[in-house]
Amino acid sequence: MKIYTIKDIARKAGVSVTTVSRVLNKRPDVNQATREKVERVMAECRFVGNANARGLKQPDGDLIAIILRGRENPFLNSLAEAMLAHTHGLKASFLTEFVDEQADEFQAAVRLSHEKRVKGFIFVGGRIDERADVLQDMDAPMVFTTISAEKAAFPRAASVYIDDRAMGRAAMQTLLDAGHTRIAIFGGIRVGDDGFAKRYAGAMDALKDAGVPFDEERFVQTRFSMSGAYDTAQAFFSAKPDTTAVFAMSDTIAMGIIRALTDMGKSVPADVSVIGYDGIEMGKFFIPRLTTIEQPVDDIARESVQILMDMLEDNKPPRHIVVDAKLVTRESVR
Amino acid sequence: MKIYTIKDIARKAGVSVTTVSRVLNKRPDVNQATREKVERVMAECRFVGNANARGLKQPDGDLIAIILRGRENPFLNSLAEAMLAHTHGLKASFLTEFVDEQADEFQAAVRLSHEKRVKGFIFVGGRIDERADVLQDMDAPMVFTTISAEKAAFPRAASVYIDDRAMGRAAMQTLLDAGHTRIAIFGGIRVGDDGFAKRYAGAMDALKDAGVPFDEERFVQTRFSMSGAYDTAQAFFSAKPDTTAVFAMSDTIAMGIIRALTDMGKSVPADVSVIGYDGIEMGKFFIPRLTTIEQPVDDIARESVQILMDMLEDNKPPRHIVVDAKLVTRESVR
DNA sequence: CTGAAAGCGCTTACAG
DNA sequence: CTGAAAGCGCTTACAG
Repeated sequence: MKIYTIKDIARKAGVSVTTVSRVLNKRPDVNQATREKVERVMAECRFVGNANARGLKQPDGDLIAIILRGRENPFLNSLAEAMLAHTHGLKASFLTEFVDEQADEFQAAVRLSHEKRVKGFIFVGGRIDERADVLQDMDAPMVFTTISAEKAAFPRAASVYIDDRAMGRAAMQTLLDAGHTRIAIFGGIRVGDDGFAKRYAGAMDALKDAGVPFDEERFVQTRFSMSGAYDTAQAFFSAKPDTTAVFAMSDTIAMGIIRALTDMGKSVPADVSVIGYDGIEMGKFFIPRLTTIEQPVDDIARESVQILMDMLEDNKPPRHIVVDAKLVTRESVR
Repeated sequence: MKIYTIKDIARKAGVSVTTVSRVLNKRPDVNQATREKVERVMAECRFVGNANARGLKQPDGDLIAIILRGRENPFLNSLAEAMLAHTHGLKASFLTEFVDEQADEFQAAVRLSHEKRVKGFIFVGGRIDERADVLQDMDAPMVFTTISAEKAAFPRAASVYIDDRAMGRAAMQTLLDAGHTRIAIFGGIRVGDDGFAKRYAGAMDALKDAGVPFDEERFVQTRFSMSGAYDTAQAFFSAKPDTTAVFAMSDTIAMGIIRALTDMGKSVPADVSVIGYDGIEMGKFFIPRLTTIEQPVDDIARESVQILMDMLEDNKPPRHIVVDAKLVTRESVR
């Protein structure tokens, strides 16, 4: 199958490449008859422009990259998908870039800004740490989602996130209200300033208010995968079998824990209650259905895209938006 | 942040752009001292080449597209991911393209072949029907995975798949061996020549051998999502409550069915047995763990990439490879 | 080992 | 409304 270029089309249609380019880009300044002739030829040849050539000259509106670490995380994936859904009709075009779990998404951003002349970035999930220093001299606007970038030193960094401290508190409060006192927390690193640290801090707030002491050995750091949580949970419950409830910092972790408990002969929620975080689809079908903190995926996605476009096209200043999450009561807590 | 071009680097290093291009492409014919100087300048400027410009001239090894329909399907996703893992060290570069559930992956292939000069295609999942006719005059090699392309009319179409008929039979046999006779089948369209039709045919083989009649009303066509299967299952079991086992043509469907049964007060596998298909990760954690037909994801991925490269680079003829699937007995069948 | 020059397929002032 | 020409950032014969 021959691959036609704009030149071939021009020759066949008896016009100049300039004219073909014009109809290709739907510019108004082309005679109707000419336009139709060119369009006919393009259709016959099934002409599709070469994206490389176009990108070389005209950076195709603006190119925006949605970057997520790990292809496996269902919550992050649903966020990216929702963003793409809010992308139609925009003059900018979007690409989604997955980087390895162990890779550096900020390095990836720097690379993309050169390699593909990406003009704006949305980071889905993750955290801002020293690695982010490479973003210092990048003048492209960026928005961080699910974490706050308010304290970040980058001039053009915006963010959209939920109040993790309040929701961490709400999750813990749910467990407390159900009468639990020997409660474990499974999650990410609890120090620092990211969402996990805040969820932890919120949980501590609730505990403190309730006058319930926290047994430090009941904080368990785990990988954010089902199998990681499964292994960790087995070890933990062998050591601390009198634990009656768990606050899991993601639904994926919650499911791994529940599976482990089930294998150890404990029933959820009859013997142990588990509350998750994120509100992924699977949580509605898992047995038991997950009680969880549901992040407003669509709101986060919409706001992120909006803010980025505002910064990119209207040169508006970065904003930091807190969206409302909510507790969803289902079956895994009693 | 200034974006440097090869020209800037050349000027700063006091050499020609040709030389910069050479060190950029790690060609051997550059004086060591020159190479080091250029590399130093590139590092200082954090130079990264413009992919568009490169792609315009040198089609970057060959570009291969892995196309999958739907971003949500965990089985297809794991296949794509496994393919990418077999991609390192190859001279070709790969991109993965997701098309909408309702979109046409073959149109997408045609578009990609022009737009990005894609030279080879791997279709993950899906089916070959009239829509595929647009591939007729494409001379790029392509491999279809999980379905056979042996009867397809395209000269350069290869395929890698499991013996769906045999495995459909094995799934049904498992249910039969457990003593079930009132068995339902949930899946895709049962006519035609694709994997679903074959699984259905295989199930019929087993039934026939066992002398167990199949009640036509127990064939249920459903969407391949948990929520689709959930709705369908609720309706079905209200109509046919005496059904004691289900062969689900995907694990996702199986989980939707099990959730529905649970909500109807039926226990799996105590009251109803369910066998799935695919062998996705979640099946190992779901409660009950899924008994299923496990597709050899890694084998399929490796063979697919291998065959495509053989066709593309050594101009070998297309092959059609059947890989071994296996029955994995877990907890959902009794 | 190195460089000048042509060209990849497109877009976009500029001139008419 | 239309076209000739320059140029985007790179690669690659070709000549030296």
